[in-house]
Amino acid sequence: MKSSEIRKLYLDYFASKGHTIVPGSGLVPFDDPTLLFTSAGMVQFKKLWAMGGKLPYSRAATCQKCIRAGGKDSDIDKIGITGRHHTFFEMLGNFSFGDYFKKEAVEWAYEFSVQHLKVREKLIWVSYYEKDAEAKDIWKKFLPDKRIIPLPAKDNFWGPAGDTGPCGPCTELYVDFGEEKGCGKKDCMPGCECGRFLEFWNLVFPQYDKQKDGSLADLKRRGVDTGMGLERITRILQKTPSNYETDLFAPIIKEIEKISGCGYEKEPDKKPLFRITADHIRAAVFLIDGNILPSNEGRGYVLRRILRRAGMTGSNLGVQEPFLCLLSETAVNIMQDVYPSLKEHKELIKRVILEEEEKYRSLLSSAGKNFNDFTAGIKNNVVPGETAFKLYDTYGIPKDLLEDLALDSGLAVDWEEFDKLLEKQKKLSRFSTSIGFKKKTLFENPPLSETLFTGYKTTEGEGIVKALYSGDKDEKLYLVLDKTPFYPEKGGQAGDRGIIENGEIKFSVSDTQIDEKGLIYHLGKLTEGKPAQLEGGEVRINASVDAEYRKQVSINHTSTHLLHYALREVFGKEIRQAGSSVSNERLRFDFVCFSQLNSEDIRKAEDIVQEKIFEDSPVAVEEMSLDEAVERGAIALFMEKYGEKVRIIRTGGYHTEVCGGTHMSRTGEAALFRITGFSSIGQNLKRIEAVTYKEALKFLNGYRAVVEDIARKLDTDAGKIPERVDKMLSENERKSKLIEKYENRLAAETAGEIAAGKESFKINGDTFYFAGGLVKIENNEAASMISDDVSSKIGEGIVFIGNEADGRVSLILKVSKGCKDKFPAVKLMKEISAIVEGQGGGSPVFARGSGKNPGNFGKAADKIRQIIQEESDDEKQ
RNA sequence: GGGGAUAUAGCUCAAUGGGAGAGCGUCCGCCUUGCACGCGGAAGGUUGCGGGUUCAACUCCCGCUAUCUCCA
Repeated sequence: MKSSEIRKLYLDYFASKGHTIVPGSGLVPFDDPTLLFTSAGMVQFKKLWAMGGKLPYSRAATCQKCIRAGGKDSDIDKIGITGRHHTFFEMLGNFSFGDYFKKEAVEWAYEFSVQHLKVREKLIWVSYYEKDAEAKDIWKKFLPDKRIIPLPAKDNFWGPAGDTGPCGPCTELYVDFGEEKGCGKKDCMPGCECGRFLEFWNLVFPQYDKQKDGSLADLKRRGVDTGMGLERITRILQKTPSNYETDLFAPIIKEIEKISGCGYEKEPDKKPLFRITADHIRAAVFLIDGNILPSNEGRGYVLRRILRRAGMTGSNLGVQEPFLCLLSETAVNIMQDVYPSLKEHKELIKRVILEEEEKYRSLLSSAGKNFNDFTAGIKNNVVPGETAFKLYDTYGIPKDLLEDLALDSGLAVDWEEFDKLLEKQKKLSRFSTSIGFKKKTLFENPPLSETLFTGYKTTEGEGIVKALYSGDKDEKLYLVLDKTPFYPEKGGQAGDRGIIENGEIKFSVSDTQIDEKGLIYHLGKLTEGKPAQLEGGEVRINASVDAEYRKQVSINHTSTHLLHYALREVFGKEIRQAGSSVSNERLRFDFVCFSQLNSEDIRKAEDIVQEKIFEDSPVAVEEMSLDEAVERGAIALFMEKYGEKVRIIRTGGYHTEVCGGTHMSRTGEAALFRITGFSSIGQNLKRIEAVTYKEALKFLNGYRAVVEDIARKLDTDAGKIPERVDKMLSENERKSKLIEKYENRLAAETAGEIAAGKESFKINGDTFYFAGGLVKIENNEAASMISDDVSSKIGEGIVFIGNEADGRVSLILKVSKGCKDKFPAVKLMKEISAIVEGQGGGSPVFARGSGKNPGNFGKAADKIRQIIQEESDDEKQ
């Protein structure tokens, strides 16, 4: 059976059991900062078990793409070794939210496996949570006791994905590959690490809600959350020795054979390399498709690591050229029918991977130099663990390469010490992640549930006070209502401002935020009344958004869509939004673009946006399912939440985007659009900043004021400024040269005068000269040029120059090589700087200093003469 | 989210708290039939940004930003 058939069979089966088929969410969880990636099918549904009110559906089924790499769900070390773990995989899942429970879930899982997938009944074993007698009883109806195994919490109690959320006991289905595949121990059973039993379906029964403090609260709706790994069930049905021989991986393995010339079956020791590469390329392809680019932090860094690990195994297979980019094509081909956006992004994916491969190459080529720098001077032929760890931790040299480099230099590595240091770092990191965000609770009136947002249609409305918090450090208060017209900061749009008040109190809102539970916080302070007056649970209060502020933000948001449209017109459809930030004053748009930005393109984009504003087309807001939206060509950046209705913003007839933000109703409201800046903010990442409406006018007026100012100062018309400036510049250049010439001449003259006043003295029969003088030059550099000049004129000897400026004197003292031992400049400087009431220092041949008494320069020079006198031949004779 | 590292000429990188440098590249000239080379010369710098210490900061201290890297 093909993997694509399994997907379809599964969804069809659960649809027939009354499930709504929901599209899998994106790899990046929406609105959930506790998770790096979607790591299981239930991630997009997390809220539903805890939520009050009406749900869009009570049972659902999905095919969910998942990533497990980085974070606590990471399986990355097992990849390639086990044949059943993956960084990227698809999870088939059926879910119940306060609807059916264990009985149905177990029955259906059994029925689907045996009757539809035709898994042989005799091969099925199951495990259950040892304290869950209910589960055991249900299974007894289908399976003999000896194939129903109790397991402890560590195996069969499913903790939350992320740090908080639903959790509960579970029961797992296994296939028995036969005793000969196992470890042979008598007590070998599901849960054993040997290869005999393969878990393919996990049925979780969420009934608790793990809180931030670690305690377990009862879930509002207990339910079912199951996950069947598509790769594993495919392997079972296609009867292959591991997941990697199934139709999901085989073409990639084959392509690697073709490129490397190695054999997957023929060279068993290289199998893990094939597997890691095949696994990672799939993950990379989907991450890039999911709008993630290689970067040095967060999700992008996980992608980079995956690509590098894959690249490393590639070179171990003897492939020298970039090859992951080639494999990406194969990976895309396998999956593009199920995930059409892959097809669309094929070229982008290939390009990103190629660039990253090339970047990695340059890192590796510098590894040798770093290694040599750090291991030079090693005596006992062992690289200390500390050094090895430094090279790994700071310079990113992989362990394998470290080992190779050491071997090449005839060194061993102290891996024991290395591992200790690595463990230390891990502990430190774990410790410091456990700090949550801080605010103090002043009061809460439970139940606290998602705040109802009413602000799409109105900017005003009454609400009931639900909770109040205060900031940990600042005076700021966080006010929560049951419903509010205040738009919280999300999707790059800034949070609303305004006033919340009743007769007694007045709360001024400076920002609005939302948390992962959907609570909307009004940030601000009480300008009238006291916090206690809000307590009690029934305080009604009127919330009113600053309408002018909202209007400006909305205009900027719609204009951002217009800019997105314009950029697609200018650079082609392959550009992709990477982020945006919309406030009342400006808008910022980041996007992936492989060509260089030039001002002509920017001007073009600006013109298109302005043209669309002049057209004054209507901006329509509609709600529909995500599928429908995508079908109609809407650009969907985040595959949102629980598949409910999404808002789409249709601007004129030309641009449609899924967006939760607030918008104006006609493009003409923006009036003016001006780009204020563009820049590159990273590899292939560009940023454009712009203003609209009154801000755009301000911007243009600002320019006019500058131009007028310049025209006035140049005493000319605005139109003649360029001509005038050109003339001034060339004139300026001419004068600069002239001044330089005169300065040099002046300096030379001064130097000449000073040198002419040189005094000779003899040391051990050799003649030396002393020359000194006080000058007044603004440019202190010129003073040091004079000293050079004097020094070259007098030859061997001592030069002492003072430069008087701003009531201070700066000193330069040069001593030629021939007498630096007798009169080290630094030593002389110490004495003479004291005379001018200052300090100084330097080297034996050159010293600088300064003092606040220029009048004593003469005395300082005399001091030098005196010292010379004392040491000279004359004195000694 | 936490740790480490880096930021100097177009590029690759030097420079004990005391005068900002080298190699490559660019430009000009010479040599040469021509090219490669060779020789001579020149241009090119807010030492990432902002504070502080100091007579004096590329250098030391603090903060920020960007890049690299390890861990979560």
